[in-house]
Amino acid sequence: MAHRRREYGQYCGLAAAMDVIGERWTLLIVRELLLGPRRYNELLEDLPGIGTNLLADRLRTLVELGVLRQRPARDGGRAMAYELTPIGERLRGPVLQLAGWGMSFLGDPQPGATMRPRWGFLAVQALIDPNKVGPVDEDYEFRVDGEVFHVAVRGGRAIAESGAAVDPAFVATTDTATFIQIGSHRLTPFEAVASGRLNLQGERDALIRCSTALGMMDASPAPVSA
Amino acid sequence: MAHRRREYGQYCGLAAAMDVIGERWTLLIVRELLLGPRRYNELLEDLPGIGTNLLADRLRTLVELGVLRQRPARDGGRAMAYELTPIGERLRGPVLQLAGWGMSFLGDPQPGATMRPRWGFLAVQALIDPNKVGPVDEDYEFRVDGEVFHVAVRGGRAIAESGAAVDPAFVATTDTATFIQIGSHRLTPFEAVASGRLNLQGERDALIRCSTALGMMDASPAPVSA
DNA sequence: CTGCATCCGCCTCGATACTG
DNA sequence: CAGTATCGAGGCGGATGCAG
Repeated sequence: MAHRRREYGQYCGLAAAMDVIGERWTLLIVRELLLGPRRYNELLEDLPGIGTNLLADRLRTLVELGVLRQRPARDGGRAMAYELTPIGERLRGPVLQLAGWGMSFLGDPQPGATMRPRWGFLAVQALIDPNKVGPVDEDYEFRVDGEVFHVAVRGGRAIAESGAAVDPAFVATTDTATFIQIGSHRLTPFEAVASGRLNLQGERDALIRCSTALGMMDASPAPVSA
Repeated sequence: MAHRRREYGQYCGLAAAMDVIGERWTLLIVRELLLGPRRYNELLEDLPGIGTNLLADRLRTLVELGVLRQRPARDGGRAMAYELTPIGERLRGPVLQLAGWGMSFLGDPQPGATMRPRWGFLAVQALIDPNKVGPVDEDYEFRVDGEVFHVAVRGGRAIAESGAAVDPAFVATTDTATFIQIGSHRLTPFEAVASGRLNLQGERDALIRCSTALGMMDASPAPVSA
């Protein structure tokens, strides 16, 4: 059964947004769909602890509100996948900004915590500072625990895409934990290389340009103490 | 009593953010504090329906996590006010983006809905598109249901501030509902003026520059049907 | 097997009453 | 004014059932 959503009753953009995506798990569902269409059971796998009824309820509500829609899954068959509508896609900016903010609160990985390479991909998108992207045309490839994605810089704009780059200026290979720790400024790329957790192959200058675009060359803001 | 917060247990920036500001009412508290320090009872007044125990609990948690802090209230006395820490202040971007997204979902004001001029102020901040701010130096003043604030454009950057402008290029006077409806593209400034709900006084060119900066000159994206 | 719906115990929420 | 204590209602999480 669909439940009646609790609403704030305020004539305000933020309150309206929270009425739509403010419930528990909702924004994490959007996060997964920002990486492409996803089937019900895949989402269930991506979000340990959600409970099948809640996922079904959230998906139904988001479809009703026009944030998501269903379409035939790519792998053929009669299976359906959920994907973002244009309205849902417009959540990319807010979600990435929130992710960037939240990375300050990431401590060391806890034993029980789930970790996925997918989230490293999102972390890269969140870290890209459009104002710091240089006027070059080149690609940077990342291999995180077996998943591959890249950042393509074209005409001063950087876009993160899944899959390998065609002719990457460098290739960075690492694991999810190290990757996210670098993104959250808890670890410098230098330290990660020194400890053998990060492998870099390619042009040195491109590495510096990429680090700058990702905000890794600033004086590191002290991580938040929990 | 402080309650034990439910957490997602995912090593991901967004999940970490939601662990901090994902509970009900939390982001609306941040919204109020984005407009300056605020006392306990003021927040209670700003957020009808929150319940005093929840507010106390949220404030305590946010202070513990370093998002808020307490300081002596401006009006003297031994009263305390809550304000954002630098970490909390970094939520401005994400919150404004979410507010901009949520405005698409605002229908006509419902009878029971609360409306505050403060939120119109936030709507303006959310609407400013840095890429569309012209290379001029001028101020635009807004008077919404008695509250006054202005947008200051300096060197291609626009900043929204409370209070009157020194020498505004134009002054817009309206009510909260009209203001937010314009911001959510449910009403054009032209229609609002024609129906007498919006009064504009000042330079015509500045008006166009301001409308452009606030994204009012685009083809209006159709409002979302609920 | 996928894609949910149902049931149940617990915890969060919201409202009211109370205190320094 | 600034919270704390209490309690009913309901959202949440986990287990299980079930149809296509």
